[in-house]
Amino acid sequence: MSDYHPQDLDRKWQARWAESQAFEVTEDPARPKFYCLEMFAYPSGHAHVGHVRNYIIGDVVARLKRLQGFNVLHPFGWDAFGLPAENAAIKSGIHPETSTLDNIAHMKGQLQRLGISYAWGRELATCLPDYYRWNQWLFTRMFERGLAYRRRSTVNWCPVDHTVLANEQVVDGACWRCGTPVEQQDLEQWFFRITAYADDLLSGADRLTEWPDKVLTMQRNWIGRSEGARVTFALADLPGGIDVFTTRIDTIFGATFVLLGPEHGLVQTFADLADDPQAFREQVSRFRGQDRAGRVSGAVEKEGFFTGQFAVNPFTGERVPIWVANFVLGEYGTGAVMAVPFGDQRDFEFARKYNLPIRVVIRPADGEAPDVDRMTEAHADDGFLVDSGAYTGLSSAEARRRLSNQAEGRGIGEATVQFRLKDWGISRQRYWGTPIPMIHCPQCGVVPVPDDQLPVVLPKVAQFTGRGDSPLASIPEFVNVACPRCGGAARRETDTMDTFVDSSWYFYRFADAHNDRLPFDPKKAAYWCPVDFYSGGVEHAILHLIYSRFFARVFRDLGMVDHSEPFTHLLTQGMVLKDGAVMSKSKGNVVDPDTMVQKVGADALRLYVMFVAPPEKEVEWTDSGLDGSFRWLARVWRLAEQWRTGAAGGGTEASDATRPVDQAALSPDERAIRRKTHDTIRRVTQDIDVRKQLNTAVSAMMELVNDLYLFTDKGTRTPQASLVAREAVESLVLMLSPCAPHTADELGERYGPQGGLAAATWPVYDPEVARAEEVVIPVQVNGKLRGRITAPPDASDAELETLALAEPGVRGHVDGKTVKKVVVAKGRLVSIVAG
RNA sequence: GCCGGGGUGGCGAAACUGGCAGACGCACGGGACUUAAAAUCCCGAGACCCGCAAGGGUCGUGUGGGUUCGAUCCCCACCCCCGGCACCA
Repeated sequence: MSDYHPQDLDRKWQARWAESQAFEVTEDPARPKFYCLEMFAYPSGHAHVGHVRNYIIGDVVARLKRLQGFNVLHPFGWDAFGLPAENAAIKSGIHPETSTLDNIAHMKGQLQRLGISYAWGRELATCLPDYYRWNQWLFTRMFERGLAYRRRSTVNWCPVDHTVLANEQVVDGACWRCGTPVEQQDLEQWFFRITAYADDLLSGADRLTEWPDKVLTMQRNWIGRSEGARVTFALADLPGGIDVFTTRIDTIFGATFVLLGPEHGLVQTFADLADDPQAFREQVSRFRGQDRAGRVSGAVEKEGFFTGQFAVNPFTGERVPIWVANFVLGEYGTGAVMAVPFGDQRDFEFARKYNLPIRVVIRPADGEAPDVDRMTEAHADDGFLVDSGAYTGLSSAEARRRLSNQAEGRGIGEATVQFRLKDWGISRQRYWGTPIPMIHCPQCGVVPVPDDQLPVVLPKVAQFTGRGDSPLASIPEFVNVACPRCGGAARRETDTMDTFVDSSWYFYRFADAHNDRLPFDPKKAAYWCPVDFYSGGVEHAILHLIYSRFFARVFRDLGMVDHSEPFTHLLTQGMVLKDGAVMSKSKGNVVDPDTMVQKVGADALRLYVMFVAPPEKEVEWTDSGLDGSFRWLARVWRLAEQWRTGAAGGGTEASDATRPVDQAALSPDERAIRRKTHDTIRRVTQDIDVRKQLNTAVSAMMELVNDLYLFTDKGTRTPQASLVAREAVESLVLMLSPCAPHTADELGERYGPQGGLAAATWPVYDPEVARAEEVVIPVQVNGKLRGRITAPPDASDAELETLALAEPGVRGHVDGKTVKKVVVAKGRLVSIVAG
């Protein structure tokens, strides 16, 4: 019997796994596949415990599935482009490629020291040309299909990072990365037409039954579908009109004014016609500046001013004033709204403030129309139309249908669907990203780089100054190029792609990581994909996870994959806190996994992270909890070693393991241990495989170990006792192996089953053995627990009732009373009502 | 404001379909072993009350109500915490 030295086991087994390439896989149509994936990592330099929690969770699932006989793909890679490396280069002068590759090497070592079972043969890094050339290839395919396009637009600009941000990357009006308030700039940008898939992405969410509701809700809100109508209000005194989007066309008879956002195209025209164009423009630019500040602070006073122009309400024929209002958003809908102060709180407040007319147009289903003068807020509910011409008396829903049809018939509008989701701006004025494979030719316009000239390799740049435009623009050898179409002098695009492009399809690349003809072979993707189990941080609920769903649809429409949803089961793991805060280098509260591994071994760290709480939950790091996990593993070790060496008695030979256990010959204690063993197999399998509750799986194993210690203490020395203990310990070792693989592999090798765990399969639960011989059933009298009875598990209701009424503790509360009712919950409880 | 998730011992948590609340662990206390300590093994432990004791009783899952033989679980109202969205017409 030897002591538990986890560090030695870590070294031994990690070397052996690497040597045997234990986790490399190829397609095998004869076996069911399982694709287990954790979100790949940004190579920041050092992984802390918060990061590795995710990899541990995924590894437990991967290892379980492998033992269950699945052909498991469990790869890892690096989200290696991005701003921090470039910003660091500006400060330190170290090239991003150097620092990134160094960081990758270090973090890979950290993961290997945790014994995560990755197929390292498929490792990828997005900053390498053999990966990002496929970004370029895909960009070209999207360009050909009109899914990638260029337009001038007002974009979110981060003045610190010197780059454009997607709407999703603007948080509270500030850059998601550095927190600087975002500015607006007009630039020519590349966009991906994700809005073409808005409905598909929304309806697909209904079928993601194994995703957390939280994530689906966030995605649905983000897509923000709303049904309504577009209606044109003609200008009263000028040619043309104003298109508005409304979800409440049923209230159009109450539209007493029109509001333009400060970004609206007509605002300039109206300014030119105004009495004081200068003052007009100053107001507008003040509003445009306010918009940003308002988002940061959350509330800006609603204000506006009259443009001097009027429009015509297409249904009432009235002249209605046109105002500019600071709360109307330029980028949503048409950038203009019809104002119905009766039904919209914002319009109501605006009308009261500027004395604009309010007209009552809806009465509630069960009451009278309100009195305008006594209204203190807008009435937003549906009801029945009043004072609405030919539509008076209709329900809101019916009126919406008829009014939309009428508008369409008259050519002044139509029913439409509006999305909050906008096209994805992907141009970045940075160096450390995928070059956009386009060439600007004065003769031919925008021309894609032909496939046979891909990749457009990112040139080495000597200097990072952090100023000006795209760093690539300052490299003449990169910029100046012959047009692929006419051969004339042309310029390369010098922007790079948003790094979220890289992460939107890397999971397909893992299916065929070394393909040099295509991003991946569709046949290989058809075998491995979609990902069966995907885990990562909830912070990617909208960005990464919606873009990936978009790309899956693009690949689907290119005929390269046969599904729409890339991730079948999603688990969003909670963060690990230290001293109540998220771990971060700047706060100085990071827990370094290497330090912990040196102290207690990889398995104790893995086990602690699993046991401390359910995976989705945030947890607070405690050193004492880690020590507890180490102590428990040592306890398991001693238990197994005792039975192996015969110290506990029995002294079974390995060959005894194959001898079947004769259930009838066992003592009650022995039968109890067998029952516990099989019940534990059931619980652990259910908890890891189905419920993904790793903490209760560990609890179940701890219970088994506690029982085995008591059993061992009783000192039974019969051959049957050894067989039963052997079965229990072997099962335990197998169940432990996803969580604590080094310890389990070592025990497996020492103890059996034959050939160690590499040849083993996940233990199977035998319901017959696990079945209790007798059950203890609580008895309630008038809802209070008054006694317990012992009965066979299949006892009839009548038998249970008789036993219950005979139980002394129960009699004390029933005697002298009338038993009015007895409820028997079979095998669970007897409830007596007496009075 | 809207949407989602929560609130259970000193602490992390469990309770799977409405059926013994607090499994498992941390911290703590007691015992065994030891010259001693550590380690290990065993035992104890929701709160309050009665009892010398064995034991018994009452209360208890954020608050108040409801449904039910029975509620941490279902329903209604409310309080608090966390996360997301937030002038989206």
